[in-house]
Amino acid sequence: MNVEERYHHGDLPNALRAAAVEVIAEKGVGAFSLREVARRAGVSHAAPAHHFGDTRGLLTSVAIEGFDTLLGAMTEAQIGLTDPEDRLVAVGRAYVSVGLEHPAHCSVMFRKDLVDADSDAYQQVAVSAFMVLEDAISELKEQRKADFDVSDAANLCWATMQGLIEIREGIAKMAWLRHGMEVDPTDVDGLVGRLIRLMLIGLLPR
Amino acid sequence: MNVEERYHHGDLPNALRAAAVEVIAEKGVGAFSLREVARRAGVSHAAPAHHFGDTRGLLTSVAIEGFDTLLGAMTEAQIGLTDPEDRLVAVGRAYVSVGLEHPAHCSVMFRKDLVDADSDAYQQVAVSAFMVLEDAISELKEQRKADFDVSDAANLCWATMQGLIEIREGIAKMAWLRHGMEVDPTDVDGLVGRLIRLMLIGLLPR
DNA sequence: ATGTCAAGTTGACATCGTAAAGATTGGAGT
DNA sequence: ACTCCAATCTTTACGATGTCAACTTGACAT
Repeated sequence: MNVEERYHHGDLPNALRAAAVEVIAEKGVGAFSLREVARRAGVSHAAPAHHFGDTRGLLTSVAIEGFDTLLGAMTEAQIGLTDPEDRLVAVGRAYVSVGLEHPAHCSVMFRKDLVDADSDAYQQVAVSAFMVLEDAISELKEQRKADFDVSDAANLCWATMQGLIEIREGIAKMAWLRHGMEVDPTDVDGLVGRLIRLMLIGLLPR
Repeated sequence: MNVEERYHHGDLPNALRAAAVEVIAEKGVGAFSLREVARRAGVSHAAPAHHFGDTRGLLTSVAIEGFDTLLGAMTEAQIGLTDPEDRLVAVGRAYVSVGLEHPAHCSVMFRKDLVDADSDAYQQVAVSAFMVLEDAISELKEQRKADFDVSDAANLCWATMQGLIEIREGIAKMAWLRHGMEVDPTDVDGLVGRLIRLMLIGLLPR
């Protein structure tokens, strides 16, 4: 019997989550609809509610998946790197890369109006991801004997990366509007690397 | 004759925009609905379409209003300040302050899925606001004879501030989850000031 | 076989955006 | 003063959406 004909789907939650990501990636989170998702998964319009409760439940699940891959990418990016500065840059690049490779997830992760950010699962994975960044910064601080507040610095980096993801197209367009020059929207590594090092070194000369 | 009974409202566009901001502020942009806005303005559910075309039109109008007050606040914040560093910090504070005092506007300004970011009016005011920041940074660079790319630095600052606004509650909550300490969510000046100076000075010791 | 429970379906309802057509008004031209 | 027009707002209507309640199907333990 074909999967699409079975009454019991087998792994509907994952199928629904995947369909949701697909829809968001194609039409944006604004055009997202539970019924559309159900249609793509080949189930009835009310099936999603059984597994996720409501729209918010499904989107929360997507957000958690996003934090999970973010956590994985940031952790993995540090492998083999010993210099704390390199590690921090790698973490930053990983963050933004995830944001750009998984825009659907990313467009939902911080949307407290769409997601249940108070749920334990959400908080747990979000904090885990944040701690990776904080650890990288903490190591940098110790090795360089710098004196800044680790929390502040982590917040600074996190906010910067998140903002970068959010206004990236805006940045490219602004550059074009102001200076008539094209910015390669795929050259994220270049931009992010420069910005992170700029943040490390500071804007003021010594 | 009472305003609410008149067939011709007199200034419906502004009334609708105000109602829209009210709704978003109360229930979030997710729960926003044209009909609700019309209800609050005391007009029929189809009235908004006449002035704004559709949902996107009304929200674009809100976003433009947001950029406008942002532009004003950033410009005004610099008055009387001569030291470029102070000016930059002031601009940054102004940005985040606007974001926190007008969360409704801010939650819409960069939402390209909800807003017509290609419209001339939008681009014009957005670029104007960005240039205020860029100018402040440019002056700082010249005075201090620093060497960094002004565009990069402006992007860095813009992204940071935007990210800060977006994940602010997240930051407070994370601090609480990780270290069990409360962060005063109203102490934005403190946080932003610290972060901007941190960005100026850099994370690495000299 | 039987009971039980999770997984999906079906049908219904209120709400939404928006398109089309009708009603109301103010004002410009004569 | 009168007409007529264009802008403003209302009414009506349609398809789509989220969610609820009642129902059916299937699997599994006893």
